[in-house]
Amino acid sequence: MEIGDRKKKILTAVIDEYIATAEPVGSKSIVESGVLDLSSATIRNEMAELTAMGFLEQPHTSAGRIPSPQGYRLYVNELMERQRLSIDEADAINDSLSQKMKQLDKMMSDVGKLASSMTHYPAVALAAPVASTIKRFDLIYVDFNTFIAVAMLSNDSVHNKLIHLPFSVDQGMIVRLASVFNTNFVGIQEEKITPTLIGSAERACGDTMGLVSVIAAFAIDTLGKAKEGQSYVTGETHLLRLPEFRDPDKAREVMSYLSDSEHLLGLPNDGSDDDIQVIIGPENVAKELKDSSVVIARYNAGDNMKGIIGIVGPTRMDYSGVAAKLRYIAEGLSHVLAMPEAPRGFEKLQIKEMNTNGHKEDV
Amino acid sequence: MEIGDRKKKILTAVIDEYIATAEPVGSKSIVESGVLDLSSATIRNEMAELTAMGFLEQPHTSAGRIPSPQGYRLYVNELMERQRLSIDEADAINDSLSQKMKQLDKMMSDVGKLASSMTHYPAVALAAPVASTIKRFDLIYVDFNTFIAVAMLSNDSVHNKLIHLPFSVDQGMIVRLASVFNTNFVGIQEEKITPTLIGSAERACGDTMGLVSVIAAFAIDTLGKAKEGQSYVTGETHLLRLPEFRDPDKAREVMSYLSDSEHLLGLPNDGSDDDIQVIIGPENVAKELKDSSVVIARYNAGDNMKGIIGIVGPTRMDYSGVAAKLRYIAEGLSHVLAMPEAPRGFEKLQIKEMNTNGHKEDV
DNA sequence: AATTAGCACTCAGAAGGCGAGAGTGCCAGC
DNA sequence: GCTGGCACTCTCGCCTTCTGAGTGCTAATT
Repeated sequence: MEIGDRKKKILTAVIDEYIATAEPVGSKSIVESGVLDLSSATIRNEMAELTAMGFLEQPHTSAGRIPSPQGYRLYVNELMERQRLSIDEADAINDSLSQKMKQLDKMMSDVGKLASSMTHYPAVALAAPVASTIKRFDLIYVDFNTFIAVAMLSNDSVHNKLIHLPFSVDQGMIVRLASVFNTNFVGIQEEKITPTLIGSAERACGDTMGLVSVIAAFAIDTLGKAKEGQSYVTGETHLLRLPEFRDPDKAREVMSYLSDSEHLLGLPNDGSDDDIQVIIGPENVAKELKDSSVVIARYNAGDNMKGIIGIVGPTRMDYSGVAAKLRYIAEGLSHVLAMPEAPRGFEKLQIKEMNTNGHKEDV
Repeated sequence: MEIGDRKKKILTAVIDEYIATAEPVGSKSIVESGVLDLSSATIRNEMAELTAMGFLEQPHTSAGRIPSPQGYRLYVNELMERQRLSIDEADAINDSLSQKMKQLDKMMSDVGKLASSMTHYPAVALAAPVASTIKRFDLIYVDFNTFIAVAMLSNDSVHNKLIHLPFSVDQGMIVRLASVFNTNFVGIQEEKITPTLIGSAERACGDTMGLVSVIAAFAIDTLGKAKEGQSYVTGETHLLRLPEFRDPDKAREVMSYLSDSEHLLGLPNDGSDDDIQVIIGPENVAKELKDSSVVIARYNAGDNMKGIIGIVGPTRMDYSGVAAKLRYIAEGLSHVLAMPEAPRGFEKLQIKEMNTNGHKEDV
């Protein structure tokens, strides 16, 4: 079924209007918007056809039209303009991004906050799970019965744990342990750390007191943590401002769904990598989001990490504005995080920061 | 103004009923509840007096009574029974607590989840800010231009950072740096790390490339992070289930307030240490919580850390049940976290965990 | 053939009126 | 001092009515 040029214009006008007002749009307001120089009767005829074709819906006979999911889909795919950000908006994002991006988790929630406050919709920040291995092990002797275990993972993140023992160990043992771990536990997957492996490591360094077990537990824990994706949700309260979520039960349904990270981590790991992805209403797999839309942007968070930032809102969403903002944020992030020359990125920032504090530094 | 025994019974009955139903309580339902063998007329007279005294309120002339904040206050202070948890509830809490309490931040959000799911109200988990100093420094040489900085704080938490340089350093320099930091930067407060100190440290180890600055920045960052309190909010959506938050604007007001951690960290740092604290409606400093109540429990999260766990709900809250649950959780936590013999606690758990996984271990 | 003006029709939502019911306050009697 | 009784008040739910926005269709116009 072909859809003519004029119909497209009308559809666009209806959607723009509906996004702005949340009220069904009548033929008259289209005329008044002035995009087409036609009488309301003609518009009515066209709208009737658009309804028949499934792009518009009618809440009841004597009301205006609202866009159907299919209508939104067409809008998102073809009709909507690629919005540019205002200078203020771009500045706001740049400011936030250039600020200290301390640690990954902190950063993720900050990015979520940024996205949510820019769009006025709830934002979801996800870190895609990554299967890592341990790259190197270090044990720092602190005390006769205390040491620090440090593990650096294949994605160059570093984790540590203070280990406190109910008995004493000598420094030699610590060194031996470290070397055994560096030979036996480096480069293997979490599942490969088996009791058998632990047993042989124990024999290798003469450990009879379970030290190997303790450190292995740390390793498993660390790897497990790296593997499980993380998610942050911010700005849920924006939902309550929207007329479509005036009903607390509806709001609660969506908000509960969002606050359970289990759900979120499952969903959106496929999809084209570089551009914005829009999921409209019933296109969502989760029934809780059947009346909501999701806009997703992806970015590379350096070293094997993929980040996802998503916005959740009603199907009547300012797709074009949200997409523009997300795109800008995601691009900015990829840029900041994965600088080509110094892939670990973070330190570069740090040094810069010190620079502005007035200490000398040549980078 | 003295308040008689009978009045107290009536007040208690009104509050209990109101907590259960959220509807104004009439004299008849008090009679039917059977706590007093009096006619409704007598109850009516008493209720009129309670109203005059300010313990009850009347939404309108021909409605029943609802408790005033003052009424709740009396109820919480004197009247309500110390509820015991059911075995199931206690078990549920015990189970959750005995599970892996990985890291502090993870733990905090877990505790919040626990409290929220037990009480069906939103929960706030706070870690009181602690001023720390650095206890020891270690630098691990990784690569010609990469090393890991490890700092152990006075509260025995360990932090690390991978530092990647745009130039190369030799291992001797790393060792020198570590020793300088261990002499000059240990035991001092964040504010004391001044450009002057950094300058002298640079001279002490012959650093002309800003290495000291980079590491000092890490130190400042770490100390800063330890100093800033953390907060997690969970289960906000429970609010939407309550009749007093059917109005999305009310719900949004409270939820927005909660989701801004700035607010939370300010409030509840005083107060008696060991028992439950209840803040009723207008007793709240924050105007956003004027119609809500907060129940707070404190616990010791080991090593200088104080934890706070709070529940936010309508003034019509199941104070007794919530208090009982929070008390149990807080006591359990203090217990688990601050074991007298091995104050660092976590490892003990870890070892146990390994044990149950079938590895030998004598603790 | 496409567009438009005109008109009858539909239907949600606001406004108003009514009755039921829950609860009160007070009084007179026990 | 307590209680039964009674008149009074006020909210809430229900029904009806009314209004107006918007439609679909037809006949006239370009």
